[in-house]
Amino acid sequence: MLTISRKWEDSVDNTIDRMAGHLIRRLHQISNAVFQERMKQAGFDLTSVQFAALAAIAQTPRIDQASLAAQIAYDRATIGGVVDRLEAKGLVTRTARKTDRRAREVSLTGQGEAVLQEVTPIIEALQGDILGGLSEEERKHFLQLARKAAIGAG
Amino acid sequence: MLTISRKWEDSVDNTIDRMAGHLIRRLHQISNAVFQERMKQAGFDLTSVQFAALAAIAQTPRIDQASLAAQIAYDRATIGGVVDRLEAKGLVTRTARKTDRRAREVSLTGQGEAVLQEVTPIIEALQGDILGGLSEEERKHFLQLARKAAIGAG
DNA sequence: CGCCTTTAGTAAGTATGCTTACAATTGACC
DNA sequence: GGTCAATTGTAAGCATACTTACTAAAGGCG
Repeated sequence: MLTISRKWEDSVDNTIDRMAGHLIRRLHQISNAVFQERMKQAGFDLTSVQFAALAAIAQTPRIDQASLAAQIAYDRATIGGVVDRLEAKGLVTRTARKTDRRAREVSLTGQGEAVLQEVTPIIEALQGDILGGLSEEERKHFLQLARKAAIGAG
Repeated sequence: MLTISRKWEDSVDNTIDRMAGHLIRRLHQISNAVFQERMKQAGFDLTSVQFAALAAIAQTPRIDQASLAAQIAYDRATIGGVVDRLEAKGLVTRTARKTDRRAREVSLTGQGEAVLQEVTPIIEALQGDILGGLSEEERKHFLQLARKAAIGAG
């Protein structure tokens, strides 16, 4: 088990911790760790990427993989693997689109919908823990800045 | 080539973009994309992780892999692979520690030091581009909050 | 209808990142 | 000195994430 420390004493180094990229990487690491821990606790076998995919598919039923990739900002190759695993778990199905045989439409199965329903409140609840070191006010501000930096919407 | 859009029109979805984890993942993605692009431009074959490792080794010469992993917040298995590749590129060497034959000390080679010297200013310069959507003031604030959230130092 | 460009999905390759498990050592304690 | 717990690195396995290259199919155009 990788335990992630947040104590500044562990990073006397000020060269690396000044780097935006390094800080962001650690936030990503913490984010995933929190997600995995909560999912495991709740008895689900689902990664954060798989959840994002499920949510996107629920929002746009029969979405093709390329659009799905664009929606959650992945490349086509990665999404292919993610959908593979979701399909193997019985959470989604793939069907060739009739009007375009290149495209494969992805849809939630009943089980997929059920899992998404059960898991969503857990994810909502864990959002705060990802930024555990911040106050409510700081969290809001951070998210605002992050949103602006990531997708250009302030 | 994965092109990452920052236009809010591309993310009409407000379910996913509200999620801290998702925003952080996209920032991480942007960060790595900027890093890779700049490195390639400058003719270096170095990932952000490899740079972090080089910098940490430079700061603590003859560091063992477990300490190196702790320093930059990775697990031992991952660092093993990173050091493998740095060694294959001739940037670092590994020697068994005399006082503890389990530990393997990692040191920069001359080439490793040279590369680190050349690359460091490039990385310093690209820090701002990672948060390209933010003003100078916002960047500072973001980094402050990120540092507090990630390592507990405000 | 043929030609050409574009697009969707996959395959192969590389690099993170994590977990669990294991061999080799080390150190602490009796 | 011997036993046992802890530690170092690695191996194996899984899941991202990206690139380039390929096949199949669609669409525009003469």
